[in-house]
Amino acid sequence: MILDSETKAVELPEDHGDEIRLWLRLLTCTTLIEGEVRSRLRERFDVTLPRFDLMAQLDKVPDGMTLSDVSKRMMVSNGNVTGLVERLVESGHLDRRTSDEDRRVQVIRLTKAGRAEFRKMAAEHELWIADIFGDLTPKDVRELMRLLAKTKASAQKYATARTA
Amino acid sequence: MILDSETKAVELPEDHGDEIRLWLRLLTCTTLIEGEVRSRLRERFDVTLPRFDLMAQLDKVPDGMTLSDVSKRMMVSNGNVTGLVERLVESGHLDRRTSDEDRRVQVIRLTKAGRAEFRKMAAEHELWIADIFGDLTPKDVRELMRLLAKTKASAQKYATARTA
DNA sequence: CCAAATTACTTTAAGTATAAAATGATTTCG
DNA sequence: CGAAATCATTTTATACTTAAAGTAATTTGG
Repeated sequence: MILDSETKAVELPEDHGDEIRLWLRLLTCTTLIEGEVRSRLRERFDVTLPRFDLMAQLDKVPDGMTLSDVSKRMMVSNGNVTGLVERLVESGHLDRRTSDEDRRVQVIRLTKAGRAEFRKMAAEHELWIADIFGDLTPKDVRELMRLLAKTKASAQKYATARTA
Repeated sequence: MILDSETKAVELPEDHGDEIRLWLRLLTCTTLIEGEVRSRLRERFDVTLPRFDLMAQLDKVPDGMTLSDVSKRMMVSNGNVTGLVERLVESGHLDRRTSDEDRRVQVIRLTKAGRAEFRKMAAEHELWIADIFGDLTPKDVRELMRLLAKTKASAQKYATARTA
């Protein structure tokens, strides 16, 4: 405890340089990898990363998802999903229909062609990622997974502490 | 080595699930934190993250930087910086002038008001980040720094292997 | 020196992204 | 039951972002 000249408790401004540097490094890594994946997807398949990401979400489920589900999973705004889906329906990758039970809900899923296209892209994508992380040992990967899980939990706690 | 029915060497598709999961977790962490910082900046200072980031670059140097420097450091396209700078000059945060030695070059720097404004934001920003990473021990932070440095190096090697 | 290459930046077109307001459908609860 | 609240999505306005093409200034190599 530190006391100032008037003998009242004061907060010393703590140094958070390490956390800032950690955040910047985390951001740098993500930006770097994202940019790499982005240009590869464009070069090889003429597809954008957001479209690939959206298709990846849908590939995980056979019977489609609602727009809200996609929005939550991708952590992007609702309006964003609306536009993305529009273009992917237009290009024949997605199929969209209004739910029978609840007419507010739009269910989207990959078309046959869309799924085939995505699988092809995903297979290559997997190799790129493996190469990008190529210098990490299996132990490094495990450690990173653990520490990022802890980071995610910490950040989520912080985020919900505000909302709630 | 694995041989197929015609006794030719074939590549078994290796499993890169761990790397994919690592990448997705990295992305999730970044998106989560970025979103948090973004909404705080908007709420508290009515400023966008890209503007804050650009000002952060400029705060580090007293005599300004060229647009190209900013573009490289922020890892965004040239055209992107052009637009951002336009708006920040317009709002009085930035000062811009053509270099005397090389008339292609635009040097930008924070105005007095811009720097003061940024310092205020940066001080709070530092606290948010510290809180967001609050559950990590100092050892966790060190380990993450180390592993992310390794990740960054690995990704950079991969990226330049293509460009070169 | 001067044409060709490079560099710094801007512009364009298309797409991605957010926040906030609006719309329409479904639930809830008094 | 029916008004109010909630929910899913769309729309709007604005801003950010990229890739690629364009412009203008500087460097380079023959």
